[in-house]
Amino acid sequence: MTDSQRPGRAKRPTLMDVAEHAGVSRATASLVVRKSPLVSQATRQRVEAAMAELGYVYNAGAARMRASHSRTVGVVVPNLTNPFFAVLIAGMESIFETEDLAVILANSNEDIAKQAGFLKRMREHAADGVIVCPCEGSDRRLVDDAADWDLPLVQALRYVPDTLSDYAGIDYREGMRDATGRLIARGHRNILFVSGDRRHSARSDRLDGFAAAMAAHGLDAGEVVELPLTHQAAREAAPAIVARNKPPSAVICFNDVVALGLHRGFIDLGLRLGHDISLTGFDNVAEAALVLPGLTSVATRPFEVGENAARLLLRRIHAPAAPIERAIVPTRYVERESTGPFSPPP
Amino acid sequence: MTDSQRPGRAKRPTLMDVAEHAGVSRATASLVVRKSPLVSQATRQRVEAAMAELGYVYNAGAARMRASHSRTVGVVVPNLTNPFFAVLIAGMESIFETEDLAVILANSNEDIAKQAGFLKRMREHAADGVIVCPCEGSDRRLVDDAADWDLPLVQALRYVPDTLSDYAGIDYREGMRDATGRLIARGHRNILFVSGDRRHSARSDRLDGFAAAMAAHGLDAGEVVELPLTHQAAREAAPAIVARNKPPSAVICFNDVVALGLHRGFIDLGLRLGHDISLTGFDNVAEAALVLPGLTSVATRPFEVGENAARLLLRRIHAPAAPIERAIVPTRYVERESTGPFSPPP
DNA sequence: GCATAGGATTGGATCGATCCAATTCTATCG
DNA sequence: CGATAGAATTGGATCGATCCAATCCTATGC
Repeated sequence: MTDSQRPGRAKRPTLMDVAEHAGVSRATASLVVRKSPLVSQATRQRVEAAMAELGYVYNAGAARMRASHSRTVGVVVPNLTNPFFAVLIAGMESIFETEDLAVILANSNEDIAKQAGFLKRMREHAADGVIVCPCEGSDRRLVDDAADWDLPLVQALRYVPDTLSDYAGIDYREGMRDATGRLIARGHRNILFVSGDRRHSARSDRLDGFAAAMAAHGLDAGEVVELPLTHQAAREAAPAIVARNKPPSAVICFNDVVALGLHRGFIDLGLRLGHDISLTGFDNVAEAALVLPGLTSVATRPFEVGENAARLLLRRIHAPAAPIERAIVPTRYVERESTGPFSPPP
Repeated sequence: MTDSQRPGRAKRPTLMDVAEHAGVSRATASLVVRKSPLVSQATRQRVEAAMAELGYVYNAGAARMRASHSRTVGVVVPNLTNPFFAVLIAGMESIFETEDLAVILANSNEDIAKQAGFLKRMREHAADGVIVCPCEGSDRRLVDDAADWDLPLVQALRYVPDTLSDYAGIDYREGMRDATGRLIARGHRNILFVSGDRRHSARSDRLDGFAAAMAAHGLDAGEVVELPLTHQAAREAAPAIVARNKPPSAVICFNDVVALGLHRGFIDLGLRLGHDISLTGFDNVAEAALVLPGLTSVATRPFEVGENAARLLLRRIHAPAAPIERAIVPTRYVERESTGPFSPPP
């Protein structure tokens, strides 16, 4: 037997070993690791010393078996490579970390079967709850199943329409309504909405806001252009947009990825942004301030949404019967040069 | 007792229930869930039918207690809000997902105490292994402890110097050497390196590459400017850089965040990039192609690094005594207008 | 027709914590 | 000084799977 096989590897000490070493019972030692107020100061110190001395490591798996909770939560997002979701997760993590909860992360890749598979896995691991940003095509079963399973669930950033669950999101509708209204106030009448090609609430909410602003001024929301959410696709779509039979005087985008792509695409065509055509993005990513001319955008705060989602989940875990809550973060309009003065035409 | 209390909530069925329902023993049912080849086709089908009928959910916690593995891996990164790490994680996740492994994610925030805390938590949850991108200030204890604990560990993107562990990274040194060499070939002699303010191997490797290229041509690497890694800080640092008593004819940056900030900063000063001053970034983020003039950069492939790290960890878990392996992904130089022709001066 | 190989199946012990009801140990009060 | 409330502690049962050694089948060979 070689050393690398480590046949007689010393086993990890158990709570029983700790208890023996400290001269107390298993049960008392257990109370200490759970930070119960029932043990006396002196005993607590003795047990903690024993744990340190033996190099004791808590066995969460064993605990979970008897206890009703697992100190684990699940997070499912549809696209990890999108920095927006990364920040969202960072926000959640910042809350869960302080609660000593382990975060199990999964990437559904906008695939409903994968999403379902992850929820199954979370159940197998007995997650205390899950935060889900529902992938495209999710239906009520997502929420209904979780309820059947007694699995606390919070939707974040997107929601399945007409479902009852806690929700942490962004006021997309109002953000888009406001931004559109400002374009109208500058005299724009022919405004084009350029959207992503994924169908979910974050898209329809924005579209609603856009349509509401247009309708409020008796304008036609017209048709919507759909593009894959990449800089490249947007940049390449610019010529077709200015070649429309009624070319828009302003373009408002689903997000800054699209807007930055168009930004470059319009410049490639020799257009002066803010003069020949106005452009508004959404999200206010860092690059919006860097490009020239600066890109007007609607600032959202994904980190905060993540924090909210985490807090809602913690609340739900501790009070399963509490009333449904929605935490909606407002947006902030950030004006830059890409939306110039524009003289009202008619 | 209200309904919301659900006092007599039906318990989840156990493997025992499944076995009874299928008319086999616990042990056999266990073999079925583990997809063991030892059970006959007929029995397997009977058991699977029973599981479906009862709505059986595997209890990973109970399994982990007896078994030596937990089907769980840990991932620790220093900064989740950095899109670069998000893509790295997406790469890992894509591999672990196919293996049905749950990924526990943690954000150390470049804080060594937090990093240590997470490793402790991973041990408590009996992770089968961990991938760590060591935070600033990590020392050999990270690797040594993991070895003491028999915890398979892979370092990713950064490494603690002189440690023995599997490693998945990027050839920062060669990427930077190459990019610097190309500036020199264009006639630049006075090249400034602008770095981030975090000390880790990803920084020193790049710096090494830069210094090596300079030395190879008998040039002075000079002093290095250090900045916080934000667009804002870089943009604001531009004036000081051109006001140096020996202003550089070219600037090469730690990454594209710094480079894009300087890009705008130099333009604010009325400099023509690629003529008055050349600028090279690192990472080739999407925006490098969008700004005007385009930013020359060195493309890295974080998704692939993530995949590599995951594969290395899987290998290590299955073969703890296998020889140490390093998977280094090469970089690719992407030239754009920010590094113009430049006429060799002397 | 019997021995036997090997595939399929099984019961009992076990992992390491928590839960719970019962017990012991103070300290205070009349 | 005995009663007693409340704090601190404890042993036994238990959670739901896996491991392991033993047993049960069945088909095959001689």
